[in-house]
Amino acid sequence: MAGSASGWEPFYREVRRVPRGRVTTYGEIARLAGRPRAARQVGYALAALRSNATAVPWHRVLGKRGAWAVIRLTDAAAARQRSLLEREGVRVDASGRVSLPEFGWP
DNA sequence: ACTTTGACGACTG
DNA sequence: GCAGTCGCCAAAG
Repeated sequence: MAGSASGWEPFYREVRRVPRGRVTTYGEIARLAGRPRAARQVGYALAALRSNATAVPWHRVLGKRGAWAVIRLTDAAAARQRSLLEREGVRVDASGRVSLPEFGWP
């Protein structure tokens, strides 16, 4: 589905704006990109990044639950995300959740 | 050109 | 707190 993501650039731009040590949500990215209700498209846009080697800090984009959405979190992947975030100074809960009010961006 | 498919969010009951 | 529904938009087949 998401081969060449030329139409997602606005979303990527917003994700790149997220400063180190901060996290944001799909909804925020969508809102900032001018699509308040297109959170789904944000997730899809980020999914396309896996195929393209685009430099976007997707690990800073979390779901509203403060975790990496509802996808099938493999233990290895979850640990990797947690490690990346903690390395940036973001506290991760034991359940793998982040305090959005505390580390959320903006 | 049409249908299906997704890293989701907000709202309702 | 949980389950169901709608909205969103681009790419793949």
